[in-house]
Amino acid sequence: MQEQLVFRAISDPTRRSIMAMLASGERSLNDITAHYEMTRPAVAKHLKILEQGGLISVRAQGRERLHRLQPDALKTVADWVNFFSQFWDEKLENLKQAVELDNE
Amino acid sequence: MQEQLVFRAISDPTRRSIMAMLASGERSLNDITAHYEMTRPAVAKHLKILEQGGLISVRAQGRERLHRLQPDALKTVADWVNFFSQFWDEKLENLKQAVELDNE
DNA sequence: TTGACATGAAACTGTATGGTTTCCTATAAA
DNA sequence: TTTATAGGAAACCATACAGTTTCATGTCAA
Repeated sequence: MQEQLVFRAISDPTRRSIMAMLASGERSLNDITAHYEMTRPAVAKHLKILEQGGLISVRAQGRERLHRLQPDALKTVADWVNFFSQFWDEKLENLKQAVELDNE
Repeated sequence: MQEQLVFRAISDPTRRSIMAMLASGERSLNDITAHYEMTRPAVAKHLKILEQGGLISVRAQGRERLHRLQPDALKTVADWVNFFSQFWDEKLENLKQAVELDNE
């Protein structure tokens, strides 16, 4: 999975909104589309880009295809932001590093 | 500052690379351009987008204009990622919240 | 005060992106 | 075994975006 695909995926507000929606559970394409004022193919394209970024996965259930959030893909972004966080909050940074060491 | 402008700014690999470069200190446009295989106006446009996202600031010094990283703007991204981090690491999440409370 | 240098700005180009409409396929249910 | 429903795919369109070339502006130094 290319790092760039994650950053590309989260760059669009509609896609970030879809991610927030999926945080509460799996949803079908029609289900998601109902929340937006755009056509189904448009939403399907957004979902494709989220999938390419590894941020969601899809499983077929009958004639539906349920989309599920895969938040682990955001670790790429978290790591990137974390590098810069040292410049704004060393205390938080140090604590996070301690936690990560503790997790190993 | 629109949240979207930050996400847009960090969506491009060249711009993320420029941010990494500025982490080590202020640099002029010519200085930055020397590290890339693109023209000066192209780099200037990237810098403009980073500035619009609040991620860098610019100060004139003689005929140079020095670009400086403003990492605080990344808090917007950090907060957004942090919302999802609860799904992958509750322990880290709880600790970070504790730190934030401690900072108040 | 002229020349060199650092940058800004405008005009232009090709491609990526977000959206549409239209049509096709597959599954569930009557 | 039709019919309605869920989704996929192709063709198309307008605009945004990343890049270029060219020219103008401002400042330092000789």
